[in-house]
Amino acid sequence: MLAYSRLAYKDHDHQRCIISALERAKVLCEKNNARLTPIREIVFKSIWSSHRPVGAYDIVDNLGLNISTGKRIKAPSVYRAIEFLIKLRLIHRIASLNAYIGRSFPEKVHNDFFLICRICRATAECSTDQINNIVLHAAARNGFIVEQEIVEIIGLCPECKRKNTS
Amino acid sequence: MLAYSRLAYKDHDHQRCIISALERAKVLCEKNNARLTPIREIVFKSIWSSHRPVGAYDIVDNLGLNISTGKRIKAPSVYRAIEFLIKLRLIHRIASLNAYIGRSFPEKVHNDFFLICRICRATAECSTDQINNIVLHAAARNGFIVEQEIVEIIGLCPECKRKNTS
DNA sequence: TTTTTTTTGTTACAATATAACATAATATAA
DNA sequence: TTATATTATGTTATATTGTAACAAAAAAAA
Repeated sequence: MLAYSRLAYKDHDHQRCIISALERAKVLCEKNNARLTPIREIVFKSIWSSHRPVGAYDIVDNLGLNISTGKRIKAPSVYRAIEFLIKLRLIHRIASLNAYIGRSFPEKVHNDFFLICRICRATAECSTDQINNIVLHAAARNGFIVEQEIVEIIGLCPECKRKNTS
Repeated sequence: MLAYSRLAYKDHDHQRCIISALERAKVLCEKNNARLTPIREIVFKSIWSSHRPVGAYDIVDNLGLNISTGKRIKAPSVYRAIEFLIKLRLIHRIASLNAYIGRSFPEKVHNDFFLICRICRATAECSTDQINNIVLHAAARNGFIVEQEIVEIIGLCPECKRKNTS
């Protein structure tokens, strides 16, 4: 079975994506006794501002000033928030881009992969256990214990394909 | 069908790995009218010095001095050699580690994945088109054109597993 | 040879990420 | 509630990875 976050490549009301992601985040934090502090929340929203992976320093730049202190939020604070969100599986690090993207299926465990457009960077998340099965099979043959799967597919999204062939 | 570079986790005569990798590299360069210059060759050998991914600056440090000029080979030269070797598919970049590893199946096209030990970094290359098929299927449904597949599996190799359970 | 192309040298710097320590805020125990 | 412990954030400095830009050298092609 394959699930998709299809919206990535389509026009849609992205506010709804953000709102529902934030809702899921709050529930998940509650469940894990984790605190979604103001900084963590704005970092999360900043990452969810599009369906494209966002760099840590883009977040630093976008974040502006801390609401309470009025001072600029610096890299370590952003990286800490990112670490927190990754641990809760709310966001995902795209290793090939050194960037971060919101996860659509935070409940599921290491069965997702990403279709990343080389040109516009629009990224769709896919969730399947088929890849997991193959990997586990190969790993077993090697006596290898799988802990984490990084699957990033680079290519052309429908929109950029259209533009580049017309 | 699944192929493995099984040696990664086993004791073996690694000199033979290096020699045969270099042999393949020379053949492939010849075939592509590409020049395996002295720098490119030592970078290649440096990467093949183990079955672990090697960082670019590790290479810089290991390389020492240029044979002809007697001066230190610097980062840009190493990165250029890396770029050359990747283009020829002789080595592979492990995105999650910012490191590079020799490829065992340079002829095959984007159907390989890596089992990387979290502790000792020993890395086995696996070659299969099964993952490719799943990815292509998911991509097709999304109207996405696949160009490159990054599949990195992190976990525990047999040796480190043994050490950590005894 | 002369010209063109490819490769390497060199300097400087951009981009990404973290260490280390201080302070503040929150939760827990007394 | 107050004291203590834990967690989160601020701040400075720096480590790590990767590239831009231009000069020089080497190799290939004309």
